[in-house]
Amino acid sequence: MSRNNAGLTEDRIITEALRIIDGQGLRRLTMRRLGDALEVEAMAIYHHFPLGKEQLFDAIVAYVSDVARPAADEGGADGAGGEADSDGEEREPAAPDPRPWDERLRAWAADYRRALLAHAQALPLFIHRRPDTEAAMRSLEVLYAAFTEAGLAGADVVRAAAALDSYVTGAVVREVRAEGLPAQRPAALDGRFPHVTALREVRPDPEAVFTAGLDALLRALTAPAASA
Amino acid sequence: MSRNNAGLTEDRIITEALRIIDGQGLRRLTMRRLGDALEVEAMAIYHHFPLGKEQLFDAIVAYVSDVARPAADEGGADGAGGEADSDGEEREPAAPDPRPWDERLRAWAADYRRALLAHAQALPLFIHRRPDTEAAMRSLEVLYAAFTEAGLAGADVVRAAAALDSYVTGAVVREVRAEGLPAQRPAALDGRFPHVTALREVRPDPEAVFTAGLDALLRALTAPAASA
DNA sequence: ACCTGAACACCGTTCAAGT
DNA sequence: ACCTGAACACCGTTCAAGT
Repeated sequence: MSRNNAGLTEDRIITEALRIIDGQGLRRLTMRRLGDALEVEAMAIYHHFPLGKEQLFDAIVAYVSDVARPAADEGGADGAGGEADSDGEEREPAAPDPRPWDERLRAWAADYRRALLAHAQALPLFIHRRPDTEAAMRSLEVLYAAFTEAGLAGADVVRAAAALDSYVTGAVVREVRAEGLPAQRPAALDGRFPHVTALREVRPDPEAVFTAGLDALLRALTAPAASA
Repeated sequence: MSRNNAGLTEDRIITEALRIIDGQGLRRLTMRRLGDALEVEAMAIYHHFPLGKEQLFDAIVAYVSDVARPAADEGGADGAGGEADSDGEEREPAAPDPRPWDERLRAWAADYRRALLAHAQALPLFIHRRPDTEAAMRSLEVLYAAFTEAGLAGADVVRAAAALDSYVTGAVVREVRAEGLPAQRPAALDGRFPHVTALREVRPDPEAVFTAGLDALLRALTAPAASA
C-alpha cells in the first residue's frame, strides 16, 4: 500500500533539500539524493516542481527569505505534523509594530542576518534570485515604514532601504567567506603591508562588527542632513 | 604538428572560462565546453588545474578580484601576446597614493563594484571563496591605511574596513538581483503595503543609490564619535 | 493525481597511452 | 611536459506506464 501517494508535499521537499544543503553542501543536492532522503523515486519530485531543479531552487530562496516563518521543525524532529496551510488568513492590514523605528530596523537586520546565516550553504542561490512573495513585500514595507517614520521621504526612503539591505546581505557574505581560511598568511606579510601587519592580531567578534557597521549606517542614513 | 602543446596557459583558460560564464552563465561552464572553446580536449585542462573544476573556480575568483589588473584583453581581441610574467618585479613598498583618504576609499569601492559587476554571472563563486593572493592583501592595506589616516585606530579600523567591504559586496548583489524581475507585481500591492504602494514609482538610478549609501556609510564610519 | 522505471544526453574525473 | 581517447560513475530530465 505504500507504493503510491508517499505523502510528498512542497514543504517536505524544501525542508529535506535544505537539510541536505546545510549538511553536505549545495553541490551535493541532487534530485536522486533528494529522492532517496524522501524515500521516493527522484522523478516523483517533478510532480511537485514540474520545472525541475531551478524551480526547487526558487522555492528554497523564498522559504529561507520568509524570515517571519514559525521556524519550527528545522533540523529537529521530522515535519510530520506541520501542514502549513496559510491562505486566506492574513488579509487584515497587519497589526502595527509598537516599537520605535530604529528598533524595528535593527530587529529586521538581525532577523534577516540570522535567516541567511542559518543556511549559509544556500547563499549562492540568493544572488540571481529574488523571491516574489508576500513575505518579501512585507519586508520592504517594514523598511519603508520605518525610514519614513525616521523623517525620510521619497527617493531617500528607497535609497536608505537599499543601503540597509546591501549592508546586511554583504555582511553575511563576508562572515561566510571568512570561514575556513587560515587567518592571514604570515608569509605574505612583508614590508609592503604595514597596516595589515600592525592589525594582524585584531580579530573583533563578528557579531560586534556587524552591529557596529549597522549602527553607523543607520545613524548616517537617518541623520537630518542625509538628503544628498 | 599541432597535436601536442596547444599553447594552453592558466591565463588563457581563466579568460576563456570567464567568457563562457559571462555569455552563457555559470552553469553552462563545463570542462568539455571549455575544452571546445580552447580547441583542446577537455582533459587537457587538468594538466594546468590538477585539482579540477574547484581549483579553476578558485583561480577565477582570484582573477576577478585582482581589480588593479591591466584589464586588457577582456572580450576584445584574443590573448595571443600577453604573457603575464609578473614575478620578482614588485618588491618595493608601492608608491603611496597621493589622493586624500576619502577619495582613495571611494575609488576602491568604485573599482571593486565595477570588477564584480563586469562578471556578475560569476558572483556565486565569491560567496564561499576568498582569494588568498597578494592583490587581496593590497586591497586590505589600502582600506586599513585610509581609515587609519581618517583618524581611526585598532579595532575601529578593522570594523570600518569590514563595513565598507560588506556594503560594496551587498550593493553588487542587490543590483544583480534586481535584474530580470518584473518591477513590482501590482497584484500584491493591496492595502497591507501602503508605503511600498506610495513609493512604487520611485526608481532612483542604481549608481546614485550606490553612491548615496557609500557616502552615508563613510561619513558615519569616520565621524569623530564613531568609536562604539 | 501521484508515483515508478527505463532511457537519453549529458556531466567531472581517472587512467593508460601517445608524442 | 603536454595532450589525447576511452572509460566510469554519476547527473537532470523526458516519457510511457502503472495504480
